[in-house]
Amino acid sequence: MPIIKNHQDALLEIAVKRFREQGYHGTGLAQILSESGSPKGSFYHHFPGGKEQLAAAAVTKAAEGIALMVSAVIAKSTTATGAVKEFTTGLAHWFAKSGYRAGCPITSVLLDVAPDGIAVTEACKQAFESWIALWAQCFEKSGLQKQTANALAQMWVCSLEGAWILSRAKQSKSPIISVGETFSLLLEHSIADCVPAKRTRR
Amino acid sequence: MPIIKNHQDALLEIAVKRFREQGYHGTGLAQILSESGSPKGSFYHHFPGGKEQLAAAAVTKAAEGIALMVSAVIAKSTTATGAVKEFTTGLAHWFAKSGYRAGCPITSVLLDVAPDGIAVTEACKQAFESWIALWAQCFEKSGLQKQTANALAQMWVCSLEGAWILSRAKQSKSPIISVGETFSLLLEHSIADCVPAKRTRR
Amino acid sequence: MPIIKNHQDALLEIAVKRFREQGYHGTGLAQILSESGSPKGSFYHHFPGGKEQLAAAAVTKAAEGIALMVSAVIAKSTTATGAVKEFTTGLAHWFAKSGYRAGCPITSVLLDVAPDGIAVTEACKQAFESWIALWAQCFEKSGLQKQTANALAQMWVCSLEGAWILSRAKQSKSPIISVGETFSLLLEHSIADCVPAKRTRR
Amino acid sequence: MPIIKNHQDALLEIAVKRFREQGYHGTGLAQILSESGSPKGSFYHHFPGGKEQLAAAAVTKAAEGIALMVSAVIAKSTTATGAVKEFTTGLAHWFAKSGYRAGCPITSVLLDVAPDGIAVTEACKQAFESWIALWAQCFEKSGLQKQTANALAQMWVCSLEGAWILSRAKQSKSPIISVGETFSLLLEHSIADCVPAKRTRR
DNA sequence: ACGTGCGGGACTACCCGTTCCT
DNA sequence: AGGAACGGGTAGTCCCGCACGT
Repeated sequence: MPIIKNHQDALLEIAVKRFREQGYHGTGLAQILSESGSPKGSFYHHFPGGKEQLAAAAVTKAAEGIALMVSAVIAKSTTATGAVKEFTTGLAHWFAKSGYRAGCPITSVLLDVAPDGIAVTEACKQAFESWIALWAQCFEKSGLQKQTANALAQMWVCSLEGAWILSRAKQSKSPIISVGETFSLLLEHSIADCVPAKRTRR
Repeated sequence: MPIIKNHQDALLEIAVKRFREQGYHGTGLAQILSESGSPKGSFYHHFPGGKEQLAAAAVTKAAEGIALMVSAVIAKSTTATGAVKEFTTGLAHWFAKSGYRAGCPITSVLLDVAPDGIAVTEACKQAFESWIALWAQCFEKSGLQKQTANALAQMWVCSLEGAWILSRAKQSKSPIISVGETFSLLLEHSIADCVPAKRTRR
Repeated sequence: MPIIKNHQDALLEIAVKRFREQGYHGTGLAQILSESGSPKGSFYHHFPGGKEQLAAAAVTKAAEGIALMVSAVIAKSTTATGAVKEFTTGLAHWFAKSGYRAGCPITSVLLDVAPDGIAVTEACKQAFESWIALWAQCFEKSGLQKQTANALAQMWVCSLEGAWILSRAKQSKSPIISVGETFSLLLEHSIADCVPAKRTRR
Repeated sequence: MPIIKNHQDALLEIAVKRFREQGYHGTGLAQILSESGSPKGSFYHHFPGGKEQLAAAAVTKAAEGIALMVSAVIAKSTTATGAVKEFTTGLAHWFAKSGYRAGCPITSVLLDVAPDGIAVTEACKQAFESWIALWAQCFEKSGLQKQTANALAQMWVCSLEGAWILSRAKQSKSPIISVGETFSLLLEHSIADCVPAKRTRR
């Protein structure tokens, strides 16, 4: 029965939700505690490092969730450009459904935690790197060289993050969608440049 | 002597600096007040709308500053790809000098202000749009069609924002630099595809 | 043309209104200023003693207004008991119309001004005494001895003040109305006891 | 050992004392906190509803205290008029001892709390009603009919409240004392009319 | 005399993340 | 694990003064 959750999971879940909507400092422990139904003592039992430890854990958990979504989309799609477009439409839809509130859970925490919060910063770094790796692998399968695939994957993740932010500012899906289309075009060109080269060699 | 500043300007300047480093909620009014040397009465005289009004004004001011930098780089560069690379190296250098602390002043505020802070959100939206317009104009001059130039400019701004964030997470210039190079390559291809001059040469 | 008012009068009028609803400390100068349309400089020009002087003036003005109402009711009524009942019904009606908000303008200020605000306290004292004098005169005309009339008038004003407060607590006219009826009965008995002339005439 | 008090009780005690002297808005939380020796966190732990909840609790506590005094006086006195006079002399003495500062704890709060503070208003209403009930019972025992006793009790409580206020304005016991004497006379007449009338007629 | 812009800073109620003790 | 205690932190409002223009 997955309905019954322990306090730790409940806390994390609410933390992810609220941090991405209101930022780190904008979200009070009291809110997280009350919404998750956990008493204060429980919180400090599971997260002796306090709010910052919770944030780091929330970032990691959220990153894994998104990585899972990326993997699923890649697995389902036959082409890299298909995966790119599929992912953006999914993200845009989901973001719109949240009322254009739920930003990237990594960014929201990263940007307003004190820059000396090394645990959080490290968690964010790893999150981004894992996503880049996934996309790079996908692009490589489409025929790109490893180095090119890596560069494009990094740029793609950057574009996504940026588009997510612009979509929030505009309260509209359009930047995410538009970036998906533009990038998939560029990607197609890159693949075409790279792959048919082998063909001409023949 | 422009050294003497009034309270309003001093307040704004500090607000821009601190918001981009610590976020909106992470920055207390007390800090802004003390660093700018303004008493509270002054602050609420100039910004009767309180912290949120200050944030909106800070966003607008910061956006103008960045727009100026973009314009300068574009004016100085002979090609679009040159401008792109020039801008990223400048940004990366400057960001590193801040200890990888000073994030994008727009994003930092946007992401942790309450989503109903319409004044702030609107200011952020306009900031992004002005930057996109500048780059689109630049790309168009390089021979791209208006529509393509717009799409690429939007994607370019998104990539920059994202790269800025990743650079913060990694505490390193590399994402910004890398995105600049990757994008300038893609841009070059697009221009080559579009400008028949080179094609006719064949 | 009584429509055009100067700042001083406008300030006083608003002050009376707000002090009786929200008390002295509960009403900010800013509210009074903005509602009366007077600039700050004007206020301190006319009331160099600041808020406290305004309060004292407001108490005096309000007291005069109520004294006028008392006089009018007494003049209009043929008997003391009639005046008593007439006044209470009028007061109750008017109080209900204010949403049971507008307490006695004297009491509201008196009770939450610092006890050392002698100007205010003195103004309040004079207000009560003037009302007592009016009612005492009225009762005397009905045949009561001067001393008895004074005692009853004092008690009557006390009862009214108290009833006003209870009416506010209950958000209902009933205490004011009830006190009016009870007191008029007691008053009638006292008059009957005192004027044996009519009894002996029979 | 009842000397040791918890924070909640200490807070309440000071709140009663200060609210009745300075009113609700005139009394700052800081003062209550410092005088009661409670830290801020404790206060908001015990009174999550903030200052208004504290005020409501203070009103209720103070009302009970006064009700106890009324009961004691009534129990000790053999006649209703005796109780009336006894109570006023006691009240006047006690009020004088406070330097004519300590007004009725109910009224002080009621009059300058926002009229929408329903919890406070309700507490005040109940306070007055409990006092009226006590006096009505006392008057009934003296031979008055229930209805008459109720009306007189209500008027008596109103007179007391009003006299308390006038005493504050005059900085003198006289209004309280005078009202006590006047009312006890009226009360005696009413009792005489009601009870012995029947006896003497026989 | 009268009004205004701009401070000035103490004070407001309230919430914060954390620790202590049961 | 749990809840009382803690006190420094939050944004914002208070009433008032001062200097400058009518």
